[in-house]
Amino acid sequence: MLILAKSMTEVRTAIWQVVSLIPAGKVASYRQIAALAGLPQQARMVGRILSKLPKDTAIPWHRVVNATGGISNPNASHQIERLAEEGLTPINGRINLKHHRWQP
DNA sequence: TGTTTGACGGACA
DNA sequence: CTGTCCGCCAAAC
Repeated sequence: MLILAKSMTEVRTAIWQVVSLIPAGKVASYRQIAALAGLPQQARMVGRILSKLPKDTAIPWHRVVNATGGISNPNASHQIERLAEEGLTPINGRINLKHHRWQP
């Protein structure tokens, strides 16, 4: 009998660590982060955790986009600005995942 | 305690 | 392409 239950603190930490691995100039989807953090089918959890990040965090949350390459963050303009600094420019509101997706 | 919501995503019409 | 439906689950209400 496996005990899979993880505290929110552990889940949060796992997600933070995975997001921190995304290199500049690359992006990952919420689903991708969830899977790498050991939380399959729980992309929403990733979004929830990121939404609670402190404003001054060093975690590159801006490199996380939705499955279509679009920006889900309510404050999209800020995120797009950060991405632009890394050479990522959304076309028609979305990043080309075909070319910019982070592949560990 | 029951219901709704949300930085999601895939299947389907 | 748009819109609907369902699974997911902590937090807010």
